[in-house]
Amino acid sequence: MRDLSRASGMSLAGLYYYFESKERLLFLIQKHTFTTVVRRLKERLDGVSDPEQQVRIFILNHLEYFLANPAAMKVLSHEAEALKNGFASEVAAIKRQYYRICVGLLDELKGERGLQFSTRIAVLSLFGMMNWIYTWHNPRVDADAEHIAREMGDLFLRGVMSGSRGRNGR
Amino acid sequence: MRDLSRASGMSLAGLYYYFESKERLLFLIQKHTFTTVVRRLKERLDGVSDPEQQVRIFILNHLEYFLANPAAMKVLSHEAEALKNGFASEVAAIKRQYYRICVGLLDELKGERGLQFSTRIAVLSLFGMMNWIYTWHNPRVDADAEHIAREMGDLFLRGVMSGSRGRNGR
DNA sequence: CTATAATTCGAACGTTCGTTCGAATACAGT
DNA sequence: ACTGTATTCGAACGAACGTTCGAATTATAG
Repeated sequence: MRDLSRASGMSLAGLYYYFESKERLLFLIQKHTFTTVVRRLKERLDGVSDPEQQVRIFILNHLEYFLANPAAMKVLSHEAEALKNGFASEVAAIKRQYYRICVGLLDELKGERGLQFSTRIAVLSLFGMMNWIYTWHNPRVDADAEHIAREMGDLFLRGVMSGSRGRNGR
Repeated sequence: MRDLSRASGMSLAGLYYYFESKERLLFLIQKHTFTTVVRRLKERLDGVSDPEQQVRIFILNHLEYFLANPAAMKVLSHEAEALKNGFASEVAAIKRQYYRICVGLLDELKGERGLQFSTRIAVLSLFGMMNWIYTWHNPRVDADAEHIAREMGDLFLRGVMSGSRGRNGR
């Protein structure tokens, strides 16, 4: 809170006039971020019907926001479990909605092309690839969101699709 | 430190008799973990020459350790940047070595099969898939390390290999 | 049994943290 | 100008944290 006070130019007590507690401020950051990401995703998905294209949009939307707001992303990744019951469940609901959208897209893809793979592990692997980026991306060295999204999209989609008969029946 | 004192049964001051500071203790945890993972990996890689098999071993080795020591993994992921210069660089060296091993395996695979993809992004995506697991894996619901390693290995290797002419030349 | 070293701990120190309080200041409508 | 409301802040409080100190206890060796 003292860091935020210094960075914003408002006194410490002033911050508490607007945000009743540190936890509530963290909650608002998390809520705002996830809500924004989901809203933008829905806008971009509207009108696109090809599941592969939809997954590519999902990845691009996610990475664009992550790379444009690296500080917020560090907060979200680090303080993911820092909220108490009331706040935690509201944020968890938005996250679950986001997760479900991705599951939906992959299940569509699976159905359309007769693929076989564990949707849960595929989705969570994809989230891992995308979220881990906050630990290594350096804007002075690495490509922009669009480029990385294409590369991760290639990697993930080929991984999930190739062969049209996955090896996961075991 | 007070949590560790309570959990270990030794007094707070007693802890400081063995570990001169909290930072040094964190350093020792990080160093021990990464050293152990690298040592086991090298043992398992010894004698295997097929690059695809080697990558599968890399993934299995990583996930087995991660899922067997979830608490240590949470520490490593959360406090990755918490060490000051002296300690940080020694840990960074081990991590770099580990990263380089993975780069080496993928470059071998790439050479052997004439593939085209960005090794850096592939490796970091793989690390993302594997490391993110600490946020979602539930031993009562999810499969064991071997199963998940096979599934992630399928996903990643097909993603990297399929077609033998990647689309990344652009 | 004694003397030296190793181990353990209760109690405290100084700092940082989240938060609150009361007073000061800016602003609004009358 | 006056009154009430909204905003801002310096100063402090209590709790938690990393760390240290000196004394007490236990182990080791001659």
